[in-house]
Amino acid sequence: MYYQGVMSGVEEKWRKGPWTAEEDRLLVQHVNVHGEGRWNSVATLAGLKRNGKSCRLRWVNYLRPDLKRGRITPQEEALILDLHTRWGNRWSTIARSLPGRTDNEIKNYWRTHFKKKSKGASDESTKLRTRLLKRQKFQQEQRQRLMMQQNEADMKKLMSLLLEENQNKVGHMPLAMIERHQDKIYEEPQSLINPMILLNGCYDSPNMPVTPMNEDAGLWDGLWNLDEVHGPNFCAARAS
DNA sequence: AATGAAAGCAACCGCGAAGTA
DNA sequence: ATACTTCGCGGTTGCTTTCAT
Repeated sequence: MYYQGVMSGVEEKWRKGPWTAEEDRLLVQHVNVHGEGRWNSVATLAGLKRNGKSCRLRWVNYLRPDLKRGRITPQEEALILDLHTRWGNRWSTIARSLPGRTDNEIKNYWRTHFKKKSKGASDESTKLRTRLLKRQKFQQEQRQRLMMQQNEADMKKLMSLLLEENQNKVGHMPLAMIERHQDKIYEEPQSLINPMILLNGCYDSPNMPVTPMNEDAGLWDGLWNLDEVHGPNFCAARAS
């Protein structure tokens, strides 16, 4: 039986099963004084009959003060979906992108919300990842095209100004334009891996940068159909 | 109102990596 | 270099709550 250690009268070295309020209090008190780590010694030092693993798990998943309580938000959900297509079941990696959420929480959320819904989840994940890569490539090409067009225009203007300057032998180089041109050379392309940006079709946080989607949104309908993952009402429901 | 199914979640387990003596 | 310990991760289990009939 799962909770045999608790339920039966047999004395075991370590307690198992649900934590009591008193155990929580002792663990929090201990961590506040001694800090995290050395979990195996926590049991003896804090007067808990729990093994190190259990203490660490309880602290990490439930008692840590920086944990975010409450439901997963639509933004977080979108992020989880995206990161899962990228990382697969590497829950701790995914959790690092969601402050206040634990790997266990995300894992549970994924299993209850998406695992069953997407029949052949791995196939779906592969498809999504392929689409993601295509999209990234397309966006990068778009940016390069725009950048080249801009540079070309700048160069034309620059050349005509230089020509003019040469003819007049007066005036000086338009500094702002040169700076802009230099900026273009050193400019980092906008993050290609920021999942919020990639998902901005359904994400509209005011705090996050958003790439202009309207230009090529139509082109991406075929490659980026979230309905395949969330079901047809996903974005509609989110909007409401 | 009763009951069975599904969903949600806390907690355990096994394993491998990293750290230490 | 090796054995041992500790830590962290992912998978799984089973209890509780919620929902549908």
